[in-house]
Amino acid sequence: MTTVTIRDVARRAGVGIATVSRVLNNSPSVRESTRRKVLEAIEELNYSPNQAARRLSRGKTMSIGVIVPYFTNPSVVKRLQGIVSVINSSPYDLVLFDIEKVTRRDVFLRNVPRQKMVDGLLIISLTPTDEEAEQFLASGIPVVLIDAFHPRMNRVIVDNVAGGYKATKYLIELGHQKIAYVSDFLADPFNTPVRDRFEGYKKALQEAGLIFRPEYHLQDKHGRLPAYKMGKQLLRMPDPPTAVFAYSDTQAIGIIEAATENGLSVPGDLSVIGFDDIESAEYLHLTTVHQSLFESGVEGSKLLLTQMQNPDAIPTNPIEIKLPTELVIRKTTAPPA
Amino acid sequence: MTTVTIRDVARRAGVGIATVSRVLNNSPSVRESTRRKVLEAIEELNYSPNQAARRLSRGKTMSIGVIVPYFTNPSVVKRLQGIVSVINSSPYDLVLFDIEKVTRRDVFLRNVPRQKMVDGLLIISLTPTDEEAEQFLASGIPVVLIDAFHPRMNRVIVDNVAGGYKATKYLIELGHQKIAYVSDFLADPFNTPVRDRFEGYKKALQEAGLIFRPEYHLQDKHGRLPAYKMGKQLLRMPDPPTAVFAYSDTQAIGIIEAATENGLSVPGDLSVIGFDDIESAEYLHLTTVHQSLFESGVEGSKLLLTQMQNPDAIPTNPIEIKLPTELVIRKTTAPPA
DNA sequence: AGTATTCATGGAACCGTTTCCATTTAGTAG
DNA sequence: CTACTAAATGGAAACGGTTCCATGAATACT
Repeated sequence: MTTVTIRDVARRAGVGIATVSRVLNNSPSVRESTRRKVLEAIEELNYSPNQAARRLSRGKTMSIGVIVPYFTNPSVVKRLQGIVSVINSSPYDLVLFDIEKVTRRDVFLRNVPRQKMVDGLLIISLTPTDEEAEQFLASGIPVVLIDAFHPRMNRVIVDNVAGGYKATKYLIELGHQKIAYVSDFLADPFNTPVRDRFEGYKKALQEAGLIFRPEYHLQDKHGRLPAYKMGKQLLRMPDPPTAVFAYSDTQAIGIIEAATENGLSVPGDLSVIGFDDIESAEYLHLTTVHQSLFESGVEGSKLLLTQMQNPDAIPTNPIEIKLPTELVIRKTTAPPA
Repeated sequence: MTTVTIRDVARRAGVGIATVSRVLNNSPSVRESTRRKVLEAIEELNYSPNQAARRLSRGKTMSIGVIVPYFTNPSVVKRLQGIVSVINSSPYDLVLFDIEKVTRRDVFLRNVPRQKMVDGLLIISLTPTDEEAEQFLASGIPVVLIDAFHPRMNRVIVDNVAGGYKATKYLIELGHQKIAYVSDFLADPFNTPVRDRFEGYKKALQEAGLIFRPEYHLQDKHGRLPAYKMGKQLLRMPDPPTAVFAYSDTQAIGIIEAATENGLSVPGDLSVIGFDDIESAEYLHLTTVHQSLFESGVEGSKLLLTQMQNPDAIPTNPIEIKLPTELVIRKTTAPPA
């Protein structure tokens, strides 16, 4: 209960505090016999160094922050799992900041680096503004974006344009002409992927000589339920689509539920393709665009760790790791009836 | 880049450092005019207090640790989401410790409390030994177990015996007599729920006058694939079961895959019931025993926070919150053929 | 044996806060 | 206007480590 400090250990071992500190930090310049004495004293007193003090005096926190939007989102979780797998075998602790409300966003993005709470920062699926990026750069703390882009920051990204293109093109090749795109709000300034996949979608349409029908693009906040409602809305249309490209697997699932509930068979009456390839996608035999969620976390963490080891090199050219997407054909897509 | 400290602010504002500190901590005894001066200086210098120093000086870390086994496990993730939702709106940071290997277990359970890295600790699905419990109690740091039990520690638990009983009884009521139990390793000393659900299973059998057939109990490490293999094994038996109670939904999914691959229909030829009611369970129409995963995290966090507010009260009688289970009947169970 | 050189060690300053305690200032009453 | 009390403020000592620098001991070399 009463805290035992480095001084107690020093007294007990009959040495100076500096020596104890050296033992704690595996300094080579401690005679073996004294090292043993110190270790004994540590053992006897059941001593363990106070982290806060260490951090203050070293100027390092030995922890890495992860800023995450909507921790309930399965694709975010998967990325985080990748991060955890890497950080776990490093000496760093992982501090998790979840942003549920947009207001909290500023708080974290501004305060976390300023308060020197972490030695490095990973930001998942949140695109920083130029001003925010400026702040990060100025703070000097290494940052890596995962699934987000800023020209001046290190990042691990996915070619969402290509992914959206692949998905749409595949539907077109199956023979579909009336293809809807169901997504998060396109205008969200911090969600670049929505727009990129949309762009890929439009590109594929155009290449095939199909015109983009604005009424086939529905947007709402993310989630299965909103997607379900959008699905219902699509199916109510006088000239409903025969295929839906959903921004995420979660939304694709909502669409399928809407279709099923309306007595339509998937893929018989409606083809549905998702994006992400989350765990459930496999169970549900969902055709989707696979992206390496777990790997994105792994790569991002590795990149961050190397950046942290070379504090000198503030690279003028930020590093970009681009992960591929891959079409995974399962059982929710088929030629139109 | 150069760190601006409280002294810089004090000098700039023409006040003492103590006053700046008071402003930072919203002390009421600061005249409004000086407060304004200080805030101005803070603004001008773009100052933000150093966390490490605060922590050392206050003796509090303002962070809560969460120790998690196998962060990839969906039920664990769901609990963690509940935790995050509560901690997020508290002033505490969340530090995540993932335990993938048993060896790491000791490291965390011993070091985290000793090093004063956190002000409070949540432990998910890990049953501490008596010795470990002793250490926690001695360390004086508030701890709450979630989905784990120790008589001397605060905890949020699920009535796993009742859950296993409900599941099995339901299968029996459907007319099944040959009911298998597929689970994690029963002997894992830190996984109490496996044994509890097993107990409920046996109790239901016994009550119905059915004898427990040891060959109907298969165990392996957790995961969909191992469960898939166990499913195959069950179906190869000369007298295979007509129903399977799986320790988890993840495992139930593996069983279903094995059955489907063998050309059996679920629930026509084989009934399968899971446990947990994870997200995918709904998509897959899996009959299962619902437990409030998210809520367990919420309740555990709340309990911890109240414990932390009453540091005096080291309750002689630890608090136990018991969450109910509920049978959710979907489409993977039916009377035997 | 004496001096130079290396190695081990201890003391003290420092990291940037909070907070106790003493002091100054303001406010109130006589 | 003075005396007294209450409020505001500043200085300095913690908090518990790390690390620079000086010192003493041990080893090596001539």
